[in-house]
Amino acid sequence: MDHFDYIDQQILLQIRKDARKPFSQIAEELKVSNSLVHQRIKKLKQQGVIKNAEFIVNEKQIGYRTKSYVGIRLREARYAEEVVQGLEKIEEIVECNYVSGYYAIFILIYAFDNQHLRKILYEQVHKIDGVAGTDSFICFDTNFKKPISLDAIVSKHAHD
Amino acid sequence: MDHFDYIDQQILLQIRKDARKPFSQIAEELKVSNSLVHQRIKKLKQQGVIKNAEFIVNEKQIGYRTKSYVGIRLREARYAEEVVQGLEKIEEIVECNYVSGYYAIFILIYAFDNQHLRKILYEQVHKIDGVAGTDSFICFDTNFKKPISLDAIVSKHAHD
DNA sequence: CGTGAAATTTTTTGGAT
DNA sequence: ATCCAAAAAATTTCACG
Repeated sequence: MDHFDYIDQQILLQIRKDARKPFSQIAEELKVSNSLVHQRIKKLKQQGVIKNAEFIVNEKQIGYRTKSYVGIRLREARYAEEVVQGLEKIEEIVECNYVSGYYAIFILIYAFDNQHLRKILYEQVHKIDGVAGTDSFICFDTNFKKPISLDAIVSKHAHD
Repeated sequence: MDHFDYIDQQILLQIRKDARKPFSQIAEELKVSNSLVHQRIKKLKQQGVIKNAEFIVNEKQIGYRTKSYVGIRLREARYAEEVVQGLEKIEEIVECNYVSGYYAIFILIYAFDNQHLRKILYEQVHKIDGVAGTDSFICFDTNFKKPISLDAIVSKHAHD
């Protein structure tokens, strides 16, 4: 990524918080033309800095009251790929990562309640061939969730 | 949440994937008027089903190549609140949860690289009063990331 | 690299069915 | 509860500095 200046940063700070904020309004605040905002956003897309825009769904509001991270241990490391394939079919699992440390795979699950979570684990996850066991880290509460800082990437190019 | 019908579901499926997709286009596909789409989205907002729209930032593209989940153990449980306050000040930590199980707190960190991660843990997290220790689950790869299913919430209201 | 203004498209509102 | 159509606003393009 090159040429990430103050304007880019300010635009990005705005649109990652509110993807539907009018470009014209951002332009006004930054005291630049709206075509410039338009061009910069286009550039950020082309560079792959931003992907799509998403409406954020409140999972609790639609009934998913149990959020849980789950660490998965494998019987043998070589089962990893087929286990991931099995996990992908379970719709309550919304994220899946290969990780370092005690677990081979780390997933995020949304379930209606704790019993539903238990059912998903016992009746689906544990039955996938290669899964040795799971440990659940049920989220009692999410204290905060915030976007990553952009400060470290802007100044590096200030002299361009 | 009440009255979540097929139209609501289809709209939600679309806008959570692409928050900037023209409502008029969604309307056309669903063969309803654009004012109806407009009204339904307004309703979904009022109900709290959807929050804001966000442009999704590619963290790798802006230099954050190390993603890691980190479990935090406390010296004593009662330190929880002040530890969270300390964690919130660290800008690389983007999410923080109270969890069940072996750890008290579970966080998500984005760092430039593994050394940067180590530095954040050793020089910042471990120095917060009340933190007994941490275990890192560095993500080698994110296999998938997908939105939660909406099927379970739509049919319940089909007869309204 | 940046702007201003025109052309196009979308959002939003309010009355009608 | 949904639609149509007008009004308001935003996006997008492009010639020019």
